Parts: sequence; C-alpha cells; structure tokens
Amino acid sequence: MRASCFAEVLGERIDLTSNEKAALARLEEKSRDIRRGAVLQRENEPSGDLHIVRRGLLMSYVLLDDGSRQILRFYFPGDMLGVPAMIYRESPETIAALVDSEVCPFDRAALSRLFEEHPRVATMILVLSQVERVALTDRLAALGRTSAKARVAALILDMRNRMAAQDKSITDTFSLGLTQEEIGDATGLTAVHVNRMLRQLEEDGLIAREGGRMTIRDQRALARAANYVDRYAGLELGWLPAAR
Amino acid sequence: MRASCFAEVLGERIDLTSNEKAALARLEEKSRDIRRGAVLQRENEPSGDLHIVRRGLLMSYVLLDDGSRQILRFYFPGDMLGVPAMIYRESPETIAALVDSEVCPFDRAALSRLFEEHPRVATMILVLSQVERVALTDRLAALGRTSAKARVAALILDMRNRMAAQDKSITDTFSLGLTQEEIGDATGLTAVHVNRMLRQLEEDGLIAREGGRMTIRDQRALARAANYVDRYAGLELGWLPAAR
DNA sequence: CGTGTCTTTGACGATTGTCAATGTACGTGG
DNA sequence: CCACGTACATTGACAATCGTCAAAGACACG
Repeated sequence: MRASCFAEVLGERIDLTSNEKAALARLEEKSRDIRRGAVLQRENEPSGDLHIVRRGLLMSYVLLDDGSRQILRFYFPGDMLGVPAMIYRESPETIAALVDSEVCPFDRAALSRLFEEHPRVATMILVLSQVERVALTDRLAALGRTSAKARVAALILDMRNRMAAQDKSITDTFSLGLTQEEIGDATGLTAVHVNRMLRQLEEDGLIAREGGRMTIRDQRALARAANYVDRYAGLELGWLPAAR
Repeated sequence: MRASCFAEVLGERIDLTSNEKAALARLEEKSRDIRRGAVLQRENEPSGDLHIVRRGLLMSYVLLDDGSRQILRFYFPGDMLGVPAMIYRESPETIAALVDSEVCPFDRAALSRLFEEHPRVATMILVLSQVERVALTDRLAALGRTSAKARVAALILDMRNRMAAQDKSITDTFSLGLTQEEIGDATGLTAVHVNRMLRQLEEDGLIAREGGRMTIRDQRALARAANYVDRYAGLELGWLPAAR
C-alpha cells in the first residue's frame, strides 16, 4: 500500500521534501472502506471529516426540489474530498461511492496544521482547488452552450483521461463505470437522451461499445466534438514558496 | 479610499491582526483604472498579474468554437481576480469590465509570500475559493437541471444579494447593469428567451421593471422559483490556524 | 427461474432556439 | 435643433432539440 495517495498526486508536480511527505502521510493514517452506493456525506447534514481517496471512484451531487439530481464531480484516487463542506456547518453536497472504495478521513484541524507548517503544500492545495475550479467552469460552459452530443463526448474523454492519469494501464478501451442515468445526471440530460447520443457517437464512428466497455475510435474527432481542453497540462508552478 | 478592499471582505469573517492587515494592504499598493468593455486578461494569452477589485463590476467568460460565450462569474469589489490563470501559463478565461472599474494588480510572488508568512490568511483564501466553488456548482446544477425561468430568477437574486453585501444602500429596487444578452450568456439562454422569461416573471408579479431598473416584488416566491440558497451564510471557521 | 436494474426504441409533446421585423433610447455630428 | 447610426429591447412565427411516457429487451444475481 502506498504511503500517501495525495503525496503521489502532488509529487507529479513538485519534488516533496521528506518533511512534507511525512506531514502528508499523517493525513492518511486512518482508512475506511466504503461500499458501492454508500453515502459518505449527505447534503444539509453537519459536515464531517475531510477525506482523501485511496481506491475506487466517488461522486458528489446535489438534489433539487423536484427530485432531479445534478452530479457535480467525480473523484479518483489521490483526490481530496469534502473541501467545500469543510467551510460550512452543513454540507452543500452529497458524496457517494460509485464502486467499492477506500478513503482516508482526517479533520479540519489537521488541514489547519498543514497550512501553518507547510506553506508550499498549502499553496499546492490552493492550486489543485483551482484546477478543479477550471474543470467545473469547463463543464459550466458545456452545460450552458454545447449540444447534448458534445456534453456526452466531453464526459467520455474526461473520464478516460482522469482514469489514465491514475492508472497507466488504461488504454482507448475501458469501462466507463457509469449507468446512462448517471451520465445524464452529470451532463444535464435524461437517460433516454444519453442513450440516443451514445448511439449517434457510435454511428459517427467516434466510439464503439460492447458489454459495458467502451472504445474511443477517433480521439481527435471526439475531442473536436466535445470542445475538449486538457486542464492538467500547461501548469506553471515556478512561483511556489520554498519547501520546509 | 479604503486601505484594502480584500481586507474588508476577510474582516467580515475574522478579526484581522495589524500584521495581517499590513500584509493585505501591500497587495493593493498599486491600482489601475479599467474602462467599461475593456479586457483585463484574455483567454489563451499568457497569464499576467492577479487583481483585487476595488470598484466596479467585472466578469469572466470563455468563448466556444462556434462563437458563443459562457459567462462564468461576476466580480464585485473585494473579490480576487485571476486565481485560475495564476496556475497556468495561459489564462483559461477572459476577464472584462462591465462598467468602469478600478483594480489592484499584484504578482504571484506576492501571493506566495502571503502564504508563507500568514497561514491564517492563506487558509481564508482557500475558504473564499471554496465559497466561489460552491457558487459555481449551484450554477452548474441550475444550468443542468432547472428551467429557463428559474435560471433568470436565480441570477437576479444572486446579483442583488452580492450587490447588497458590498453596498448597504442597495434595496429591492436596483439596477442590474447587464444587457439581456449578458444575462443569456450567464444563464445559457438566448437573449430572446431571456426577454420572454423576464416578461413572465413580471406577469407573475415576482419582479417589476422600468427604465433599466428592476424591483423584486416577491422575494420569497422568486427564491422559490430559483431554488436559491445563500452561500455566504452558514460558514464555520472556528478551525482556522492562529493569526500571526 | 424469477426479479430487479439497466438499456434500447418509438411516438409524441414541451421548452428553447432561430430568424426577422419593429420599436426605443441615446449619443454624435451636421 | 435635427438627422442619423448604433445598441438594446420586444414580439411573432416557425423549427430543432431534448424531455416524457410507454413498452420491450438484455443482463446479472439470488
């Protein structure tokens, strides 16, 4: 088992000192298994711990008055969960596991100490929160201004790329791991229309599907259809404070 | 002129020490006027300075391949601009002034120093970035799952509340300061449909309009129509690190 | 083998977009 | 002061996208 998933994510961007690594490892001392479908944190209930994903796939979502659901974000190993909830008395969103997962809980005080003792790590946490912000604004633009087909294409590409970033064995053929209803709740569509869009993407030769697995047949065209931009490239971190 | 607009925003949440106040004032030593319609930072161009808004109203947006625009966020006095651009070599979004405005530029190194020397302020910057994140996810849910009328209602309420937070003299009658095309670009609608929705809200008795000014006639019903949640309430900041 | 979840498909309807025309306010230059 | 141009708001007719409803098929699991 790795010492710290979060440290691995940071370690891809900066060279961590052993002090920093030790501090990050303390965030992941405890760990907790969470079953597919289980809820880690529920909207409008008191905010609990923060978490780092060690294994699996989770999502955050909100429920609207009419019962419809909007999925806000998917979480992969190394991602930090519950940061928005940390600042509120009650959580603004629900976090649930899409597959059997493992998370490491820690409390706000631990994060607070990290900010005091390791300013470079603190800055990196702000940087990662901004990467997530840009991903959210990309999706905002997709929901506001692109077609259903483009939104589904963008979701497929984004999921593939985030899986591949975390598991090098992922290729153009992979298992999306989402139902069509979940794809719809993430893209602002109905499950029925998602089905139609998947079929169209298949007819256009951009993807292929069989038995729950999906193949990207024409990545270039899919990215064009999706207005896709890779937001994990092009980072500029030369200005970070010195390590401690 | 106030010493620091940003310090005022933070000061509403925590009691700042004089050291902290001095550090924040240094971010706003310089200042720059920017005219209505002028662009402060352009998408895909090298990222420049960060800014704090001292006066006026700005917005960030992205342009899509087909020429359509998605407005991501409006910025009021005391807001920090360009944080997403800071982490990239090239800016992911355009920032432009909606009215004649004044901003205070500072560079990434200044933010970096702030993180090293004032961990509590650093933590508050993360907190504010999370408030913004929650505002963005609220809008994501609005675009994905609510009707055109609800989105327009939500925009009206949000703008009013953010104006009132910054200028206590704002009442139920105020000037929105946006064209219907801008409202559409923020809500993912066309200008024509925004017009229809405004007329419907007026016919429903929720708002009144005359000569560019707008009156909220039934705030309760408007909030219900909009699924509105005030995200500046309910903050829980007892866990912040100690001040320096 | 039965049950539940998920996928697929068709028919129809509602919401929202597109196009085009007109109206209104405002500023600019003659 | 008036004519003109420009930006913005308003309205109607029509079209396209996407949602709703309903039914049937595929698949896994006990």
